[in-house]
Amino acid sequence: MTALPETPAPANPDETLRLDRFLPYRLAVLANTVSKGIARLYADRFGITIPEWRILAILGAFGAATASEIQGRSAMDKVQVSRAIARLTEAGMIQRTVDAADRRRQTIAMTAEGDQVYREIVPLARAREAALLEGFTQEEREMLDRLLDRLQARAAAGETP
Amino acid sequence: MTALPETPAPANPDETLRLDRFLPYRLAVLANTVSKGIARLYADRFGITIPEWRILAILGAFGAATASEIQGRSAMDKVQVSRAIARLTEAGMIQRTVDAADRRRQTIAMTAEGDQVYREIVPLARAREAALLEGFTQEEREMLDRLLDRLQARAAAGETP
DNA sequence: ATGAATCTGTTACAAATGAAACTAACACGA
DNA sequence: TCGTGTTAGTTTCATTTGTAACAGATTCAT
Repeated sequence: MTALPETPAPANPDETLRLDRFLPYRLAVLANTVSKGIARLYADRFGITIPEWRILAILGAFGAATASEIQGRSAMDKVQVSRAIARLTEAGMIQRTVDAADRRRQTIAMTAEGDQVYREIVPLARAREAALLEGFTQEEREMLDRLLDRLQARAAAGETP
Repeated sequence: MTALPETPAPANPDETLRLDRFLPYRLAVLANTVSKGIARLYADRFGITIPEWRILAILGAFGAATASEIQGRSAMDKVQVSRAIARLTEAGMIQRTVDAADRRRQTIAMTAEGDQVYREIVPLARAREAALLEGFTQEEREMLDRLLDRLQARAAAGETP
């Protein structure tokens, strides 16, 4: 470790910013770490991606839905949803039925195979979540819950203008 | 709103999972919301991306550094760093100097122009962070800090194996 | 020395993503 | 019943990203 040619070396904490303490950065790194782990798990065991999992999760919780309902509940845009639906259909995990009343719409429902996969994933997903929260007291979990909701609300509010 | 042809309708909360309460999902959505807003801000005003901003942030806080040091401090992989460095060099915000002692290495330092941009961005970044945390008490901020650190540690631990 | 192993950083190629254009279906007022 | 406007979902195309291969430089044990 040789001494570097001295650079401006800005030591004034008001003009500087510690990236590793910067909230947006920390959120990005955390979410990325978590997502990568989950993505690998799902890919390895079920051959699905996170957008595909999200669709199964929506269908599993709410039953059949249209693409736009899925979009609304999953924070994905319609292109992502469309592509994920295409892949899941290809994989035989969901089925599309054109809505008779409005033929632009199609109702998406899980097939028996999709339901099977869903039932296998849910416990794994829960286990992941539990592993993340291991060592957190009930109070801490509730606090985290509220803080995240508030952050989300403020982040979303900052975007609307 | 017509009644849908009834689907399995899994009401058993043990077998089901509310995606919108699922921690990994919430973290992903939150980080994404925050990052998008910031990315737009930086792109509009400075024409830089988030990876580029991260490099400026590292250089601003620590002075000159090699690519691998930046990589270590920024949670980016070496390809991301290499590309961001290339763009910043192109834009005249940083300068590379091949290390005389080890000619594989190059020391990266901000130019006056890069420093200028950095000084303009920092207050905006701080303001963003402040906006996110608006309405949070000091105790809540500290709690959030600790909870995020612990989550990050647990998420990272879950990946090493 | 010398050659295998390792390290730094870049490049090449394929896959994922995002924005905008597009198709088809519906709604609704003139 | 036409025509304009809107909506659902898909496709296209350009860009971004990730993985792996790569080139050059260094190290270090023989």
